[in-house]
Amino acid sequence: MDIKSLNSKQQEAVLDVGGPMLVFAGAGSGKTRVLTYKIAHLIESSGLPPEHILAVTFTNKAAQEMKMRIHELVDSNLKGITIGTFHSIGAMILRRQISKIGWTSDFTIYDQTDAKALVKSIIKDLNLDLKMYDPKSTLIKISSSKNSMQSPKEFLSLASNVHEEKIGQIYAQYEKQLKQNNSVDFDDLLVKPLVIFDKYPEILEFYREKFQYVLVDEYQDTNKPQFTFIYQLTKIKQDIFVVGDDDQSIYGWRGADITNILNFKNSYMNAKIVKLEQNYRSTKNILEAAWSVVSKNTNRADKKLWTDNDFGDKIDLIQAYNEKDEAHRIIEHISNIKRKNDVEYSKFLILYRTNAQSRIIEDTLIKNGILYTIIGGVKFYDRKEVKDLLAYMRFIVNPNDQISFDRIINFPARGIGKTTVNKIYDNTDSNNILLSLDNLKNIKIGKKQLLAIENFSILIKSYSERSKKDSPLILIKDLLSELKLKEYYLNQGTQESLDRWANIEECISGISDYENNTSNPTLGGYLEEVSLFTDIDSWNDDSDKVTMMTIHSSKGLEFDYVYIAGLEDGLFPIVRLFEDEDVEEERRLFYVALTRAQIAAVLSYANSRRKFGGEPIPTSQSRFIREIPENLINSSTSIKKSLSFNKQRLDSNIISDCPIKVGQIVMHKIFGKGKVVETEGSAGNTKITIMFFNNTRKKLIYKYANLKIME
DNA sequence: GTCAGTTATCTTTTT
DNA sequence: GATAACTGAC
Repeated sequence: MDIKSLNSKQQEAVLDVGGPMLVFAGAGSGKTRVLTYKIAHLIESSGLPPEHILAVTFTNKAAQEMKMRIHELVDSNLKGITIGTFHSIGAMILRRQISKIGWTSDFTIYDQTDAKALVKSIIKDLNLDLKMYDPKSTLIKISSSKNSMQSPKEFLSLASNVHEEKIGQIYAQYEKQLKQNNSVDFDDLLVKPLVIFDKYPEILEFYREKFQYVLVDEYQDTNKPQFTFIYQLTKIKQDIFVVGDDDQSIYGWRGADITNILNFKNSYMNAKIVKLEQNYRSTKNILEAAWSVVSKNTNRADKKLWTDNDFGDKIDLIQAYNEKDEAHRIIEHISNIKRKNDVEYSKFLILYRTNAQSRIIEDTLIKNGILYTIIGGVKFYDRKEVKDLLAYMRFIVNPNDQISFDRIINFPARGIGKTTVNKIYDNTDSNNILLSLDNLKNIKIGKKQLLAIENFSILIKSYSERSKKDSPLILIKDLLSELKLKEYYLNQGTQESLDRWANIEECISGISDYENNTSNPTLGGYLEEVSLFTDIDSWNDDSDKVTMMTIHSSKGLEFDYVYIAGLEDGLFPIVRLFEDEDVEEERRLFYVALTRAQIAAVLSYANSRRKFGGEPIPTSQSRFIREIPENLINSSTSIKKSLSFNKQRLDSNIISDCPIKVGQIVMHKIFGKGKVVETEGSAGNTKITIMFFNNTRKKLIYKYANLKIME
């Protein structure tokens, strides 16, 4: 291990062993190197056995990479070292310990879709209106309550109106049913280990003994349960090493608490703090632009990145007529650079704030014959056909899992509809649904249905028996042919059904991969891996493709050329009801986006954009663009070209008079009714500020807005 | 109970 | 412009 390749600050972070340390590691400052060298140093020089080390990363991919890199540094066997995400480590602990609190180790991990389905069925059971209590926002409330470690009881005691009270009841029922289903959600993976630690001090003691040195990456994005988990493990010996950058804290909406890093010393009073401020990634111009924006935030630790790298090119700004034009111009820009500098497509990254923006860019790439990969968006394991297949596996492993049972009892169709399923539920008092299927003789169910249920029960039982000895791959292949799913999809003959079958096949090859890489493969093991898996974990940058993803997914990555699309107020930064509230986090997000770039960054925005495929809505350039000093931005030909293009389009659409006056009530196709509070300018270009009755305030341009005067 | 065709709603961001 | 939810004919 060659420690001299590190700069003095990095060396300090690596060599100073024992006691709490916080490393502020700015973008591109060699954070990953410090972490891997630190772990290597702990093993090699301090003689700490790998099995006593716990390292927490943000993605599974980062965990794998870290393991590989440490391997390159040390000779000793790394077997026994624990590196993973908070969620995977939580799952690992629960598999061993959850029987203490009433689940079995075969528990199922529910993703958002499953959790939403459960919430929805509870809302229906409680006879509540699905419009007033929509499953999605209810789940968000439950989740944030869980993440602040609040029980349903505590939630209920704080409820100040009927609506909140009902949500509390839904929450209570949700927890109860999760247990009945022998299932946990993502939040439980963090919270349940803490519950166990609390109830069984000897278990906490066991893990304190096991994880003697704890290292955490991306510490700025830890939430309350994650902090508590780490604190519980380390508060006695205080051997904790955390790395992060408050300027890159972008998960506040998920409960991440930036004060965990800003006030690290409150919890670990003797903490040493090291700041890594030299950036090795980006040009001076990119860094300066990123700094000029993020330094507008008030809630941040004092520090500034610097670099020995060149100034580099100025930042290009693309102004487009609409989202289609934007996609076109971005791709044109990519082609120009590729031609000029003779670089591969894999050097390019296109970033956006929302997944919905990817489609139009995707279409344009296809039209131009450019290969691309998209990270995120509609997840592979969230597709209906894949979820259906997984539901079979889950139910085979965990016959309490009602959500999976609901998915598969009538897929493929076997004549068991809603009515029959409800009769089954009404008739049973067992949580084991498979067992309850054996006791249906006394209730009124049609002969045909009864036979179908019997066959279903036999099917599941036989696979559940086989799963104890057969390999998952053989099991699933047999199951698929028994269900005749290939015929089911291929006989439909549509492109969609062909795609669906292709996805099933991809799933099969995934199972095969899993078997080849696991020493003792089981169905349950496969399901666990899959439930904690994300797109980025399987991504590799070897192929010559343009990469696209949201800014959130891009954290920790670097590319030569980075495009940030959709820089419009309302889209990036996205603003909620009344502005400013979360602009600081949006600004950090913009900072993350810019600092991904090594050689050049390109910003783009459109003058109008369609939302949900509707009418184009006029947009205005993001405040973030204005926060960058002009001398760092290239105001080159692309703007002029774009303006003339605009003009052509607009000339054919001249409106000489604007009849809208302040105080009028107007109707907008998307936003509904609202009151005009201000007008600026004249004729077709009049900007009209409207306070809509749904509490959004919008500034619209008359000739685009298509407003109807109501009174 | 099933299936095809229609309609409502949706968009932050993810482990 | 995609997907879940609903409707009506068989």
